[in-house]
Amino acid sequence: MDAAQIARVREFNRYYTGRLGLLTDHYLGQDRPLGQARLLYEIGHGGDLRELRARLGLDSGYLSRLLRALQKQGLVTVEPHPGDGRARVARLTDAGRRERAELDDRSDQRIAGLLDGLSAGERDQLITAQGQVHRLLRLATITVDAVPADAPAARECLRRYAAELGTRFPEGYDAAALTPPAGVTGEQLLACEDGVPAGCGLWTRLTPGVAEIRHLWVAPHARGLGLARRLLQRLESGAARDGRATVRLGTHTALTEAITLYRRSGYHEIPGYSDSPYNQLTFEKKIALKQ
Amino acid sequence: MDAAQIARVREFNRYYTGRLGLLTDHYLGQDRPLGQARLLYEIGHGGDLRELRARLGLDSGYLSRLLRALQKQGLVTVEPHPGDGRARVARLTDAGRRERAELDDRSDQRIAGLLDGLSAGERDQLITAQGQVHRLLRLATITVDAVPADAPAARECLRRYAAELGTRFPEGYDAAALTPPAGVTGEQLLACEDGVPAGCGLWTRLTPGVAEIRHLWVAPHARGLGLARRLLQRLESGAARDGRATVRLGTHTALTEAITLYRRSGYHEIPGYSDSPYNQLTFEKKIALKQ
DNA sequence: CGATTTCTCTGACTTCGGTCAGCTGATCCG
DNA sequence: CGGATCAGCTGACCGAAGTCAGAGAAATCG
Repeated sequence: MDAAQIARVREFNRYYTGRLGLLTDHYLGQDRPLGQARLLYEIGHGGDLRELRARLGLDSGYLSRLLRALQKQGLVTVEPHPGDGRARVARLTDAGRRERAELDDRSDQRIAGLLDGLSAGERDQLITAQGQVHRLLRLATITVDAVPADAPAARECLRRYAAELGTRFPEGYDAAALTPPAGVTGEQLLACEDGVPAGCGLWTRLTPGVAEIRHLWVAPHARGLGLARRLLQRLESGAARDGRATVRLGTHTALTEAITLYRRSGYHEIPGYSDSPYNQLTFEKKIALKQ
Repeated sequence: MDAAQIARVREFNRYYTGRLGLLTDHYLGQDRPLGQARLLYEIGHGGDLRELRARLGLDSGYLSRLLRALQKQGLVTVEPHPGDGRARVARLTDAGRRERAELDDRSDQRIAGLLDGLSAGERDQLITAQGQVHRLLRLATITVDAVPADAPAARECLRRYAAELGTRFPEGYDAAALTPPAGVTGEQLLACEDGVPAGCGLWTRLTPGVAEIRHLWVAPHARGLGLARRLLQRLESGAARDGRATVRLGTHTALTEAITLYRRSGYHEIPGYSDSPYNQLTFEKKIALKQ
């Protein structure tokens, strides 16, 4: 790891923390403590107390107290949960909604005040660069790990993958095609972002020296980050460690992004090696075995 | 202002605040309160209490208490200021230096842990994009305002400008050339970043319909942000408001960045109009008068 | 059905960050 | 020299944030 890079990231973080005090106070400016303001803001979309506690990471006693404070100010009502008599639900009153809108507005104005120090072109550059940072940080925090093939999160990903194929293939998709022949699975990878499944992929042992990559999928919320490429590389290196210098995969003509990815990643088309009806196109790549 | 842009900046800020909790805590992880950790960190470079108070924005009583806490832990000593018997100076002990180095290290490791989720290419992209964001945010927070020609901050900028020219011109620079003929000054602009002077520039009335731009200068700490261009544009529009459709300026062959800026900004070389020995090159630009 | 778990609320308590007023010396200004 | 000012220290005080240990009501499990 390059120490200069670390230093630059740290410097950016420092600068940004300092600015954020000016930028995300949202919160501040209103003479309302931060905790209350955050809560007011979050109640806006979804008032289940359990959920709020999880989202904001609050102690249940503390949350209770904050709610009562907001209640006393007439910004919030707390009602019993319709389905579960133990649980309760918070809801903004009209005054609460107005207050929240005002917070929102202040925040917007602060940002607007910042942006109009810039020319239109500079603004565009800023947005673009922030988008890049955002993308790369998300990518950096996503973990990719090998998991047992029957891990619940992996099953869930495959289920969603199958559901998506079902809508994208004109002929539909039969989820039975998911299960690989027993005993051939090399590695099932699972990508998670902050504990939430973000994608999957696996490779199997096709013939000696040859691996097949299957079910490479990225969850909609994690697309556009470059995660598919990373999963693909991890699958390749896993197969390489298993002594497989050739990797094959098949895909469907409807999956244009996937095809682009494979081509860009060094795969070239080969005659069909698979009898799956969904593998309308088949690709192969030679990979270097680690010595 | 584009509402979508504001929303995107806000979203980035939100995301980044969330991450920063994980990134700049520095601080956290050590079982030391944030205030103490920040102080420990800042004492590292410069222990003058006055300065520390200003840098961290602390109340003098609070600072005193924090210092005593660190003192009790054997991390810091406080000695009288050599030059001023009222003031005092804080200094890290060996233990304090070790502690600070450890904070530093933890922070580095956190960043390293983040970065090694990325490929080398992605790391470079991240650094570049963060650099852009940093640059543009700094630029956005810099204010450019017209000030009286005798404003102390403007005088200070001109003094530093002259000092710099003195070192850059082989023949040196005579600061007497700074003062424009009385009564012709149109507008003196001063750029400030967080209240610190960051650059200056002014235009004068040369002949009817013609303005001259002089003393365009950006402080070293604010270079590379695009501030010179902004100052130049502001000067031009100020001259235009004064009914001057032609702007001239002269510069020295040693000032290559300035020459590049002028060429890029639409200035073309003209025969010398000025008898200043430092104006080895002279430029002109026609600007549109606001109706 | 009873025992256990789940969810919320309450009271007691702690720490941290921060402000304020007043004090002591040192220094500066006239 | 004497008064104003400046730097730092101290004690008193405050609210915000957060933790912890129950209590009580509802739901769930066996």
